[in-house]
Amino acid sequence: MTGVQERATSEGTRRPTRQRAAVAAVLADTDEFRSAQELHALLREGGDKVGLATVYRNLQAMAADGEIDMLRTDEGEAVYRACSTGHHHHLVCRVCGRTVEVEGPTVEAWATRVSAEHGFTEVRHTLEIFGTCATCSR
Amino acid sequence: MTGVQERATSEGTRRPTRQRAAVAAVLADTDEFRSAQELHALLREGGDKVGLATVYRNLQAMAADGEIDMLRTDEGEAVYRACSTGHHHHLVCRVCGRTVEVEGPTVEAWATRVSAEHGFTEVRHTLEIFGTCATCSR
DNA sequence: ATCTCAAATGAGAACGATTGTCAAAATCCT
DNA sequence: AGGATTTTGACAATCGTTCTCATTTGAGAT
Ligand SMILES: [Zn+2]
Ligand SMILES: [Zn+2]
Ligand SMILES: [Zn+2]
Ligand SMILES: [Zn+2]
Repeated sequence: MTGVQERATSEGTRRPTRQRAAVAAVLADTDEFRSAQELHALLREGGDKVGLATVYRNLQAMAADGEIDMLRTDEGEAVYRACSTGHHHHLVCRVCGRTVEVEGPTVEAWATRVSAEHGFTEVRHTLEIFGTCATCSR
Repeated sequence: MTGVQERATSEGTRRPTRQRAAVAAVLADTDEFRSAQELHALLREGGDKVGLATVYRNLQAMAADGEIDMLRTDEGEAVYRACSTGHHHHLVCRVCGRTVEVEGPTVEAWATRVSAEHGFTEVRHTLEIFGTCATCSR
């Protein structure tokens, strides 16, 4: 689950603010992964005044709390998205950005087994699939 | 295979240079993933004078040609390593950096199936497992 | 409502990895 | 050797992200 989500650490210690709500709201409105800067721009368009640094801070906090998912593009840029709860992975269309959340006992088991075989503990994994969705490939 | 390796595109069109050889050599000497900057530093220590930009260019070219593997750390930094050929994944110790190459028909099949089920084509995937190796966990 | 204090914010500077520029050097081909 | 083409290197420029710190805000006590 590394990189894609984190365990809910110190959760309740967070203060509700207008900015945080705005970030959560814009995330709830989009179903594609978005970068911090893109989200910041969307907020401005929507009339919400939120500092860029604040957007970064909130996204990171939310991701750390497992409220949203974060993954890195091929270029290394962090992108965020509101996701269903629980451990899962993503099937992302590299053309339009459409994302499907996928889950698989198969891979989870495989990852666990392989790690154990090599004596690794406290393992987390990242697994993302990129391709062309049906719509875009037509 | 996205992010971890790329198809061998235009290969033979590359000119052999001292710098390229030096980069390849230092990579062959290390068995852990290293960033471009680290490799550049290692080259200097070894007495090889190679420009930083050149190190970046060569690493990217080699990765694009599938000669070496590249993956991104949690912080988004690109790290490279000379790897065995063929499609595989990595089990990386987040403490000492020790890396084990793992392979699995299981995940490959799963990824293919899941992609197909959702109508995705031209799929590539990234899968890295991070944990604590036996040595470091003792 | 007022007071207090720690947490959160914002504006902008600072950072660090990566990329771009362009003239000089190396390689290839004849 | 001579000219065309690629590669290199020093350094400027990008760009995403983080840091700084003065100011604002939320939550709890009074
Ligand atoms: Zn698409
Ligand atoms: Zn998983
Ligand atoms: Zn280790
Ligand atoms: Zn694979």
